[in-house]
Amino acid sequence: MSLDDRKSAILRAVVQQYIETAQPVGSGTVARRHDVAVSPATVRSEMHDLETEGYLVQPHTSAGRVPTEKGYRYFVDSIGGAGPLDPTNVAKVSEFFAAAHGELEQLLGQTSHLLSTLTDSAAVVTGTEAADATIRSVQLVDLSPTLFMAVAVTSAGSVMKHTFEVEGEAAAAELQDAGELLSATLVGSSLSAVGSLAVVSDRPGAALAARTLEAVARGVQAERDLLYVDGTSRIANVFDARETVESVLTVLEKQFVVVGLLKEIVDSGLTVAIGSETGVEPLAQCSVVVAPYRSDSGATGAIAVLGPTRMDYAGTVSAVAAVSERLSRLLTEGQER
Amino acid sequence: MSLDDRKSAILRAVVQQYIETAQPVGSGTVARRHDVAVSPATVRSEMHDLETEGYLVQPHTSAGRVPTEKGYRYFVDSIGGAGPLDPTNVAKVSEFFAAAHGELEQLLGQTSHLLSTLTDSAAVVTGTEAADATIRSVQLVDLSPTLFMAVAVTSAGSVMKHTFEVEGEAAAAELQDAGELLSATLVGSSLSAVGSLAVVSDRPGAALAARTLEAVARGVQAERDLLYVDGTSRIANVFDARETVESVLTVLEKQFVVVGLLKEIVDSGLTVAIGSETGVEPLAQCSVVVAPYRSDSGATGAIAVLGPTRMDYAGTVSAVAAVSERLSRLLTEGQER
DNA sequence: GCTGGCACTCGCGTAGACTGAGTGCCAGCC
DNA sequence: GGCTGGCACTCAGTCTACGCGAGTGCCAGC
Repeated sequence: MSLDDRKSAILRAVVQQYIETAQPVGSGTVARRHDVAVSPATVRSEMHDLETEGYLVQPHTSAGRVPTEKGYRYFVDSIGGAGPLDPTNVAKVSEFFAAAHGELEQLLGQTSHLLSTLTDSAAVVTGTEAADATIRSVQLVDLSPTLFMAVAVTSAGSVMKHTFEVEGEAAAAELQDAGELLSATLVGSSLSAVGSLAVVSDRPGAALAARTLEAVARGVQAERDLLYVDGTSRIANVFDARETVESVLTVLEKQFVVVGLLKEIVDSGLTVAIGSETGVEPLAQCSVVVAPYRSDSGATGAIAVLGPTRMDYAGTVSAVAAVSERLSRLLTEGQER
Repeated sequence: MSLDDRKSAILRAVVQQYIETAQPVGSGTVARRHDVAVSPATVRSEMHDLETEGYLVQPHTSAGRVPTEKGYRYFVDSIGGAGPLDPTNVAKVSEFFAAAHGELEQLLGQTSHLLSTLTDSAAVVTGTEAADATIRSVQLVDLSPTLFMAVAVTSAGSVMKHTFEVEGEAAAAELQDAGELLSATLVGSSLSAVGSLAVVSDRPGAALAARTLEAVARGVQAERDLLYVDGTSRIANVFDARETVESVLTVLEKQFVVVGLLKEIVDSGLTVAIGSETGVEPLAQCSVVVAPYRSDSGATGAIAVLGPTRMDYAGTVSAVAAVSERLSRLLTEGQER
């Protein structure tokens, strides 16, 4: 079900116009645009067809038309990939990445802020899921005689910690013993393999080491769900129904929902999820533009922008693509992380 | 400038009523309330006085009255300290703290969620500022030949990390050397003292150790600004002007502003900051209810609720007080953190 | 000093009229 | 056959007028 050139042009004009003005678009407005050189009456007839085919709807008789999800989908597909980024934004991105330094966590947080600024929408960045990263160091620290903390550092530069308690006190020797066993067992192994490792030894610290191993494995899980959100305030201006604002903000507060959502979109190979395509009901009036990023150690994450279905798709897709590309580059070749 | 009993009762009735209904309160409504047994005309005259004294304002002639900040202030002061918590909430709090376990970071995040649920407002919890905590362990990990990460664990159970680069490669011996120097220098010292410590040695790892020390000191700074925010979506329902919603959300995104704000309120000994008392201009229509919490290592932080000036002060103050008390208890006697 | 009465104010909700953007359809033109 | 101009029709949004009612300030009298 492909559209002929004129229908396609008209549909794109309607979507474009609606994105700009947020008002239902009438045949007159479309005809006036130079990219369609026919009379309003003709446009009208075409729009009528587009409506029956499900690309447009009329909010009420005697009003212009508004795109449906199908209409947006067509529009987005017709854009193709990411176009060139607007020069102002190119500058902002370059400046940002030139100045980037510091911890990974801060970098990701700042990246979401950047994205939010570029697109004037809410932006989210997921933490790295470093399945291929290896453990560089494990340490066991006693916080109190019965309370221990396991701290592991990965090659990707992230730190995982987990606190746990043991029955009865542990001797200093036992602690050191356990530390050595752990280092021997874990250092060099990849994160994805941690779950299947075991401490095999009959030295006194073995039990403690086993407990720590378990704790580290659990820490690996927790690490995956990190999420950096920024620009939520912009949501307030985008929708006029306050309940929409509320429900969207509520979704953004449920981090695991967002993480799952992004993963699903990325996995399905999409870049843009429109309205119900997100699979999250309260986001029916939102679209999400996603791109994965990748770091050196094989760690991957996603960056995304969340806006109204009538967002500036071209600009947002470009921004997201540019940022993800630069971020990946920084994390791969990166002298800094 | 204290108010006589009747004026006080009337003022409190007006504030109470306004908090409940969000509508300007008229003399009739106040007179009908059983706690004031005089005629509307008398109430009117008293309200007139209260207006000239700055406790109330009329949005327009022929409308009821609305409290000013001064009016809210009087009301809040008249409540006195935290009253008993509503039984449903008592149950929620107990349940929460009975089930609490896991990492400090998660606990604080969940606490902000709890507070938000209890009060139906946005809630924030600051990370612990553990000035008196001591360093239990420092470790230096090489991520690449020139990239190092310093990881320090404090007695409060928090982990600080900082990544930094050095010129030229460091030998394994140097690394180990530096690690030992660091442990010797730092372990046992309090966080507040880290800034003034120095590595004194001529061993080969001394330079590296010095760099690490600097990195740790910087990490201490970063730790202070952790903030857990929850319930921002509820802001959307509270104000009808979308720009108010936006500006409040914007403030909540600027974590350092919020952290500073809370610290200032706590330091000035207040529990409730009303409107401009917050010192943050976009929060002119908000009030903040704060309470400090304290953990056993002397680490302190604050929990707070942010709502409209016409929030339920009694309930919120009780909730904040109860949660801060339970949280402190958990962190002090706590078997878990 | 409190109260009931009274004249006055004014925001808000409702009803009706008007406007104008936009539509669908159709007859005619190229 | 497809495009166009013309035309009658629709209907959301805006404006105005108007009455209602909640609320006020003031005052005379109990």
